[in-house]
Amino acid sequence: MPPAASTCSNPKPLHARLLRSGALFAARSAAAPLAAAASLASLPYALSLLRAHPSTFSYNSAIRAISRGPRPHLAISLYRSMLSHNNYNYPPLLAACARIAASSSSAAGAAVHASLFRRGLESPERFIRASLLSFYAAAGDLPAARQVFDLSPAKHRDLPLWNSLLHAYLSNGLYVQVLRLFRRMLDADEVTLLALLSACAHLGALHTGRWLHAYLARTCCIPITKYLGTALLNMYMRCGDVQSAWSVFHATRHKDVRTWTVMIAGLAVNGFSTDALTLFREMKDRGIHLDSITLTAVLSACAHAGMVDEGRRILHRMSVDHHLQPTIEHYGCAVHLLGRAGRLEEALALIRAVPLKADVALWGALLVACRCHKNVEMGQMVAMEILRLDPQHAGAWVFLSNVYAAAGKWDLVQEVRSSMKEHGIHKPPGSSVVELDGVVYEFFSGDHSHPQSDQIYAMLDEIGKTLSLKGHKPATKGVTFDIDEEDKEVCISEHSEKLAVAFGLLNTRRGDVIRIVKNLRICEDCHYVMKVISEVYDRVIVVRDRNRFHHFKNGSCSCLDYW
DNA sequence: TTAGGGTTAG
Repeated sequence: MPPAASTCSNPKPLHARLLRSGALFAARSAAAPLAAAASLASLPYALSLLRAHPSTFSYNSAIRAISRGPRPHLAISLYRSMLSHNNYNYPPLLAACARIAASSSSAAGAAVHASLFRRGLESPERFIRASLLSFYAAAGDLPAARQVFDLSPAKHRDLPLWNSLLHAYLSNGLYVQVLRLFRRMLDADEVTLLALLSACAHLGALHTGRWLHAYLARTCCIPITKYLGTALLNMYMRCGDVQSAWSVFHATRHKDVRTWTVMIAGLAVNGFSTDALTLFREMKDRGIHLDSITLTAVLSACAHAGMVDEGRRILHRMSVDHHLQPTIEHYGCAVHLLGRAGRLEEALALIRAVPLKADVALWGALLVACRCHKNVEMGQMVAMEILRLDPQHAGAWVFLSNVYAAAGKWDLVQEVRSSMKEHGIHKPPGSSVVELDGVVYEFFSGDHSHPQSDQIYAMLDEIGKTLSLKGHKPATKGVTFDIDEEDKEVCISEHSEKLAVAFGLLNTRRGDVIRIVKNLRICEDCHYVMKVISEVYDRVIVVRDRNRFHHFKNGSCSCLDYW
């Protein structure tokens, strides 16, 4: 990894130091960190420096530093400015191409691959393959990435190549495949573990995540660096195990901005917003540098807990207090914060006042708030606005359909439905996942495919009886403003998380926590039912839905019914 | 001198 060039805004003190000590002339490699720092500060300065101290290593450091910065295409220009090239230039060049491909076009990377091919390097040297594979992964072309791997002779499939493949699947959202690939690997290092932990975090696979943590503890050759510490605590947080996340946080020695940010974001999403803000204050008090993402996490903490004043203050003061301009992400959190707290007009005014182009996510946050607070009029306007920007937006279509259905305007409902069909829009089916002894069980709404299905439905009947004794009536009728909840055609009592919790009750012991990961937002009825089950069956139930965690215990939820 | 830990919203 190159030196901390990205944090060095002025390379001149380093330049002066190297000149004074004579190090710049003593070793060719001494110019490399300086070149990296200089290339981020001023390209002409970097060029003059590189011409005075030319070496592959220095050029590569500069190319890599630029590729990680805000203008990665300049890395290509720098590469072109070199008088001669060699094979060692390919990895940083391809890294730059990967960054460019992720945000705009994969043409540059494809041209590099073509040049490799022309030079007879279609089966390029070992250290180029991993970079090539990563480029295709960043470009979203997983088949091409896979081909780089498959065409490599087995003896050349080294650990970096395997790791690149893991990260290719990871960055394309194929988390289960990441864990499967690992079973075929003979070796693992820090980078492997980073990919595996991230996959577990996305899947909510706590059992596997814990196993990996134990594996790390057993394998003394992989020290728990700040990278692994951060990945570990992210995994625990995203699996709803806040206690373990705290232990890892305290045990991680060299925390950086990402470590703190993961902790703050994790606390927020698990319903511990006050702790998140306390940690944020501690971070500031300790003088730890924070960035735009940290503030996004802090604003999300405010949004999850309805801390309107605090959130508004942070948003308005961020340019003064932290020299950071609010981005669309920050405004998104603020709209969510205001809208969810019922301040719909204020949220709308904010969207209109945002100096950036309002995107679908901003309007989407407001749409969710309109649904929540049953503001039909504004909701309709917002849905139309969203559909103008993105005609494929399923949530907006479903919202309109529900509003028209509630008003009995069946001709309009029909119109919406045929428009949806025309645009090829379908809602994903609701599903819930439970992990039991390392095996993942997935349930869909109204699912009868599980071998224990009869017992599961019998259990649901039993739960239903308890609920009716408590006077509960399932919210199957009335106006529905859901945009993400599961189809109403499927009986509400057969929602996937209810099947999952029944399965959990049947197959775990008293005292075991039942952990469910759901792909959509939990609906109101399921939320209520979970609370009752946690009390009647004396169980802790942790549900991760699309937005956040719900820790159900003794009849109440950590979100305090605010979600 | 190949691979790499973090955020919102939907």
